[in-house]
Amino acid sequence: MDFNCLAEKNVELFAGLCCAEINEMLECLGARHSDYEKGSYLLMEGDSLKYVGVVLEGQAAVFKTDSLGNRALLSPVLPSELFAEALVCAGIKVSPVTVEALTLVKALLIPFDRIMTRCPACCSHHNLLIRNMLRIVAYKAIAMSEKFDHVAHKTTRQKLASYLLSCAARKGSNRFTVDLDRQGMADYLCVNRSALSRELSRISEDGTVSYHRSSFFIRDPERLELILLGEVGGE
Amino acid sequence: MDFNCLAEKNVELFAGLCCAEINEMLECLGARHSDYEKGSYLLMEGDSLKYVGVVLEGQAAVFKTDSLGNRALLSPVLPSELFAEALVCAGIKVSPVTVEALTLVKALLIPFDRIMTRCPACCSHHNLLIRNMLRIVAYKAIAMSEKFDHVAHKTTRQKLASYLLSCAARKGSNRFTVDLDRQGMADYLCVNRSALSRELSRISEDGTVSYHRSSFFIRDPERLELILLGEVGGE
DNA sequence: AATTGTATGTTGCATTTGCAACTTATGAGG
DNA sequence: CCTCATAAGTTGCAAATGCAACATACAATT
Repeated sequence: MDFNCLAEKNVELFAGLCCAEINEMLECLGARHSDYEKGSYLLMEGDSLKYVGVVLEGQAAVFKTDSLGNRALLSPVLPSELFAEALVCAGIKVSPVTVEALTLVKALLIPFDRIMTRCPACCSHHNLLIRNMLRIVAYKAIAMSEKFDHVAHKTTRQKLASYLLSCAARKGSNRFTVDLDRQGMADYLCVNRSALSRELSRISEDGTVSYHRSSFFIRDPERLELILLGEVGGE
Repeated sequence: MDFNCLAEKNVELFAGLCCAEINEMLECLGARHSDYEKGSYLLMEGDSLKYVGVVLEGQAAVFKTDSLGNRALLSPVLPSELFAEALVCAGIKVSPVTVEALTLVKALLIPFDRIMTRCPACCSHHNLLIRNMLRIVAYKAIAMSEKFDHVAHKTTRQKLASYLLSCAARKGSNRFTVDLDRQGMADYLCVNRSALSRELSRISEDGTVSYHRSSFFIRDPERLELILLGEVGGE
């Protein structure tokens, strides 16, 4: 079988494996490539969950449909990212979500039971695959809980403080840039964009933080901590 | 080694294994039991992460300390639950959290690398352990994303609608009870308790939902869907 | 440099929220 | 039945928010 290794090489699920090893393993796993036209479905609500999916090329998106037929976008799936992996790993049998191809998508479908059941014969690297899978799922859980930490605060002001402090902590410096634009930051924090801008202005006016576009500088970290705790309002 | 199997038996990490198998495996994994006095630490911020912890008896809690020394409770850890497992599985080497014993705690510490590296000699059930671990971590991720779905909505009204609809969906009926009290529900949705009561009153007045304490009945699911989407305000 | 499109900042306003204080309901013990 | 403690509902109010409309800043292209 001839797998396009350029695409597979960046997939974190295969981290630590070289092309030859990936190809060997994919064959052993019974993975199959599949192409999807724009607008077609990689997975539909109600489908039985048997595969972990990997988007190799193109872009897809995860949707949930409510009982009135409205679709809510849950998350995009970019090249080299997995989909349905948390559901499958959690042992959920029937998909509660739909995954739609937003462009032409080349995907890889890997039978989950083949991932979890070891093949003593061929795959010396099977351990690594399982470990990678566990790391990916665990990492997603941690990223979500971090995001949750921010959004759980009651006021926009506190959410913003929480977010900026975590950015600074990640960077290890009070001077940092963020990779989201204002609208993206507002979406991430689940608040209104203009309300976010308003709060940014306020903490800038009182000298707590300087910023310009996506560049930030926390002048007074302690005050920002107090804001996070809700002990300082917008005077 | 003499493990108290009454405690271990309820641990989901060991689901599918009988006492003898659990004991055999724990020995093989080099797991060790440890007791902690009330107020002592099962894990401290900055500790290197090498073990997956299981609380067998007693109660612990996960805290995060900010730079001003304030501690924020992240989550409780009840008997038979794991702690630090997502961090370890994600490959994080240094703990960002502290786990404190709220009572006398009996815990089990399992070296993570022994879980992930197979021991061909003794443990025929090692596969199951890894699969259980993956399922636990994946399930936590899904539970968190569900909670996030509710909290991500902008108004208390929408958060409430989202929560009630998901309860009904889980139960498969528009009549259900919730296992949280009002304060618990407010905490879960990250809103103020009285504001939550206020919204409950409103959707009760207009006939969308009937409730008494923890018993709910969704009279008009379609209207509740509209509220969820923000298309119906509180008239 | 002018143009154009987009991102960001600003502001007024109606609504919602958190909060505090209070009332009412419920259930457990005496 | 009464008392008490706790949970839940109610309400007034100041503050925060979403929203819409608009102003300004920035970047890319010509």
